[in-house]
Amino acid sequence: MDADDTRNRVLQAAGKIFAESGYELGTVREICEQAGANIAAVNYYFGDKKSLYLAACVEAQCVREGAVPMPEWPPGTPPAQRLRDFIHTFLRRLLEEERPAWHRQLMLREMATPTEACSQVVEDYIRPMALVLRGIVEELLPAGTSEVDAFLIGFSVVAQCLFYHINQPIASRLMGTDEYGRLTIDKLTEHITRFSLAALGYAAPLTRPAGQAEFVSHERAH
Amino acid sequence: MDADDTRNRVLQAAGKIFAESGYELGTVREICEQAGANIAAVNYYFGDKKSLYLAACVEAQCVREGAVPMPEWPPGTPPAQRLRDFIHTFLRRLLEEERPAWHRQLMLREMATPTEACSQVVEDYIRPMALVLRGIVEELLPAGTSEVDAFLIGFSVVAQCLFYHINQPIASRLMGTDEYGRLTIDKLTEHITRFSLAALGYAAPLTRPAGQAEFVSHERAH
DNA sequence: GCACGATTGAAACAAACGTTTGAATAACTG
DNA sequence: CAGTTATTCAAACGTTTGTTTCAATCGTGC
Repeated sequence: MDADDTRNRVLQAAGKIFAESGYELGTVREICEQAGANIAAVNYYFGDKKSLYLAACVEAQCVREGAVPMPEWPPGTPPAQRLRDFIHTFLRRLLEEERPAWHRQLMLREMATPTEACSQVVEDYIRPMALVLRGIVEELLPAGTSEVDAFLIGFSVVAQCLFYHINQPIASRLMGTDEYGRLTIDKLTEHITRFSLAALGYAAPLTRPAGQAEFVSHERAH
Repeated sequence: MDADDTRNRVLQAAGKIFAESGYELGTVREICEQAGANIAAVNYYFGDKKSLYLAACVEAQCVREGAVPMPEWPPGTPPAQRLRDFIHTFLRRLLEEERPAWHRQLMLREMATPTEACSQVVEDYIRPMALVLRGIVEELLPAGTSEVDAFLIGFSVVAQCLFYHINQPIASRLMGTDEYGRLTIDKLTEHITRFSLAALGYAAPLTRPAGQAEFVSHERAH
């Protein structure tokens, strides 16, 4: 029996069960049963339940980041385009179905109700993206924009993406399950990008036909 | 000993503890100890723990709605102004400190990680606001706007408000605790209103000085 | 004051949980 | 092959939890 195999089986089962049921309701016995391992394996390989949970969160973060990497833009890429790509990437990380599904679901749980154990993991997940977005926003804004306003604008963009991740049950209910289920990542990307760029003056407002010049030529007061 | 008093003491203690610790970690023993009641009181007054939780959620919803009522607008109030008031009210419900604090915190928990027991309570909390917002958005949009787009626009507005409710720990960390702590509900109202109205063409984009005509005269294609 | 229903309290129950223990088994190395 | 280390297992431990039980006490109405 391969040691890495047992450890990994427990970790995968743990991720799945913690993602479905959360930390408290997910039990060590259930995890080990599903992993085909003895209950003492948790103590042997991870030390205790809490450390197993942390290991699962770290695994989820690594896999998710690796599966949907942040794009690399050639120099001179307009910030509006980079914003679109950022939103698309972020939405893919948040919403894209993957097999197995637990990585995304576990990160969702951790973001919705943070545990002390994984606050650093979540921050490691979020901060690189926050830095990318910050760079984009700074290029979109005129010089002299306050730091607070820049943050608020970034939050407004991120909030729209997170909404479909965190509030999916409520949104689905308000909109109707069928209609909501037809929303695609591309559709949401287009909407959020346009809403945000319009707010910043880089796209026509949503009350104007989208066929009009979508990217408004915009001179920056440098 | 007044029966309503014991029942109410248990309910208040439960709300507080469920808000702080969640359903699983909040124990019947701790609740009864804090309420100065015997453990059998839960079965006697509420039936079981789950029903006690439901009663606490219902209480939180009623109190919260009562404390921050949705405004009533005189006929002819411009939709942009109504949107501002809506956002302000919503933010107050989400963010405004109140004593005791558990009503808001419990609704936050329920919205972040919905339980089966309270999905109807949350919907009862959200749906009236969704209807108000929908009315406002429909007046802001040109005739012929698809229902899906109207929903997405409403979600974009709501998402920005919810962000400061649900993602407060992360946002605080990215922005710095001091800076974040200085954000007021009025400041957020101004930002979210302007971002949203600019996206819809009713305000100058955020890249233009706010001093310019803040409410853009807007003719609707009716 | 009495009867009845409401309320409260202490003790107990049964189940579940994370963790530990120590022996058995398997794997590895010289 | 023997010794050592690694891994696995079943049983047990101690604690906690929601719930139940039933008697005692309290409150109310006639």
